[in-house]
Amino acid sequence: MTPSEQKEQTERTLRADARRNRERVFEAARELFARDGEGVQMEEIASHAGVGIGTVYRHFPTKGALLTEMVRTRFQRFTEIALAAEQIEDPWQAVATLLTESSVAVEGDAGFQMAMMGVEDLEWEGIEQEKAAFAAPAERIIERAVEAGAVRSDMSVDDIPMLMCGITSTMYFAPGGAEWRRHLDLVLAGLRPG
Amino acid sequence: MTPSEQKEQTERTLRADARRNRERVFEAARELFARDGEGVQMEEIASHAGVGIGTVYRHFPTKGALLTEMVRTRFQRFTEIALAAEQIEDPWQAVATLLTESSVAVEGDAGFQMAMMGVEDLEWEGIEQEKAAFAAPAERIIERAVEAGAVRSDMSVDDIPMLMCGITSTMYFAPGGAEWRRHLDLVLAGLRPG
DNA sequence: TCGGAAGCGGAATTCCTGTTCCGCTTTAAT
DNA sequence: ATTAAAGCGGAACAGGAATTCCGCTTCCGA
Repeated sequence: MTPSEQKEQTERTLRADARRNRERVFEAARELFARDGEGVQMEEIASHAGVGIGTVYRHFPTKGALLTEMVRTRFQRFTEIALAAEQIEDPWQAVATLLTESSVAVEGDAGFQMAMMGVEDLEWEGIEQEKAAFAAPAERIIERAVEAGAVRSDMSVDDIPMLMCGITSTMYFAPGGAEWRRHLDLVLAGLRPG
Repeated sequence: MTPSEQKEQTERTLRADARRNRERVFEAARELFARDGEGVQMEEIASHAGVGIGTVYRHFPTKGALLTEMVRTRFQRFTEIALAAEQIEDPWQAVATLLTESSVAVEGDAGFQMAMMGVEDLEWEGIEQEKAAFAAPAERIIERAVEAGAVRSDMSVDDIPMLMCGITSTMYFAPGGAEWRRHLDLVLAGLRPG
């Protein structure tokens, strides 16, 4: 039995109420994590989901695992954004859109912001796959822009985490505000060739 | 008796060994705070300073107070930098130097980086004075650059915390590396008029 | 309808750290 | 040298949060 078959089996075997509860926990966690960041407490997640803590732990072995699962889910949005941006004709607009939309995707989610900023205890292990899925289109977008002379010739995909980290920290620092848009603006200006 | 006289009195009255210990604690705290950020433990600071925890608490009422005291000290370096940068003739160089030197001052000090990033529980209260002392020359530097057309016409002092926050988070994210210099580079490019 | 496996709830446990307390030691003024 | 005040050490305390445990409940296949 391969691992994936095993997992499928597990899911199939999951009792109806159990599946429902798992979903509720995940939903509550998503919401509270977005609001409070990794400061969320397991008890709070449980009560918000309308279950006992025991149930939370039945479905997720540790807090870290739960948060990681969440980050993984959210991260996938980046890939969608990158794939959509790749369809934009203008090379510069593609880059600008990639960064802008990614930032917007992080807005209002304190937990994800923390993850972007590299706060520890969010295990980025197991997200390698998602990272690669994002990196591929992102790389193509940047390469195209470089070749078209739409951005600095030395720009690379590796700049993205760094820039996102900076923009994100601005969001976290001045929550609710739109200061980060100015930061993004500045960064975009800095990316133009010259 | 005015508050400042009271303080003076207190200092004068401080026993020799007490003063020595206070100094040791502060020194140990500075070192460990720089290495581990606010994760430092009070016990660790005490043992590193070669004193008991009780002694630490005799000199600093809470952990927060100790950290704040430290941030205050470090922050003063910014003012020195700003005053020095103001002497630079070229308006653009003055701005660039201000940001670059400030960044360098934060390098290698995880605790201060966190403070820059706005991590809570560092009471920024009581640092108002230091902030103002920095803001004055910084404002003059920026105003001059704007008038000379050396930077975007919409740049203001308020951009500095934001930018420092971003650059600093890059340091924190990729500690030891020099990636933040690239970030700074990009930001500086984005500040040019256009 | 029933039996037992799968799940559930939440009190209790554990661990971690900041902070307090107080008997003992050191300083320094007389 | 004496002594009272100042300072010290570190065990004990306190509160917060993650995680465990186990008796009870709910589902579901036969």
